[in-house]
Amino acid sequence: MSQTTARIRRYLEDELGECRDGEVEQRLAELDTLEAAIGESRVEAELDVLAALANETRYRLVRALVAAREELCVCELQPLVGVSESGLSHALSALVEAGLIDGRKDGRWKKYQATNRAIAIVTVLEGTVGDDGPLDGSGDDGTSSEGTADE
Amino acid sequence: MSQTTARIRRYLEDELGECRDGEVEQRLAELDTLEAAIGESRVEAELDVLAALANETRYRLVRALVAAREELCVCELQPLVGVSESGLSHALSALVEAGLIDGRKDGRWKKYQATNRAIAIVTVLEGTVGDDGPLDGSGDDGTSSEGTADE
DNA sequence: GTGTTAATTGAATTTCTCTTCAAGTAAGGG
DNA sequence: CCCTTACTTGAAGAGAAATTCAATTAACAC
Repeated sequence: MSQTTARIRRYLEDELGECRDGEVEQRLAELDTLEAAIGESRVEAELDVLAALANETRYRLVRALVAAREELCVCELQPLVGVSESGLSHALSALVEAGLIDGRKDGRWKKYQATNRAIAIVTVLEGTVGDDGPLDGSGDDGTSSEGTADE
Repeated sequence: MSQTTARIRRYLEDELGECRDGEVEQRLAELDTLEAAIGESRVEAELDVLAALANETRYRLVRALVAAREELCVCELQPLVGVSESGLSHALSALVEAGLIDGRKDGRWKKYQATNRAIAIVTVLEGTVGDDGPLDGSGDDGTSSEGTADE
């Protein structure tokens, strides 16, 4: 049994009082359940999505595509981000991989649009961040009213 | 006028047909609106939250605290992650900074709990990812043409 | 066919991030 | 008081990621 578990045991005895040892064991079982409930592969998949979003270039692209509510050409996305043409392509590729946008070729142009997944996540972020979050800066433009999840 | 804009202009002429030049200008204005609607400071704040979540250690902590629906002691969180005591502390600190968890000292123990922000984001991620996501055990990225269009 | 435009891919560098080690603080216990 | 426990902080090395340059593919115009 790990050293960590020993500390938890002390904590539980401290918290629950020394009334009963059975409660400590029960609580330890609860914590095990909690750990198991998380689900390995699911966490990995969610982390892939988060990693794809956690970058200024990529997040701006997703934000724009969600706001646009329609597919946009790569050349239309270019001015929204501060990277090279190649950097833009890399970013779009990562977003497709994460299931946040879809791409479609149309002649010499390529068009991308946000997936429902992207819409849902951006909507929640717009809603929760800035609501009670640390809002520094001058942002007060009410753009957030835009974020309906479906239509 | 940037080179990028020239390409967009060609694209719009191509798409809209050469029916009218006025439409091209109108569309360019729309794209400017889209760009402005994003809001600098808001994007930064949202990126901070995403960056805090986009790490296995931190995301597992948030997941666990959301699932627990109550405050947990640091010692209870330790076995859930695969890092040192110090690494755990760094992770918790970053999550507090991002407004995803709250910390409270109770005697010699310190307890953390998920914020509403964390609950909302995790809930959406659970809902959108894994719905159509590739859930395999060991697979890495599975370049499979992930069914982007969910239902 | 050749040439141009739109976009992607791969490799390399730079930059940033995560984790750990070592030391430090705060709260109890003897 | 000293000592232990619980947790935090700071610095540094290892590792990963983001962007760019150069080369490539794909579609269209001529």
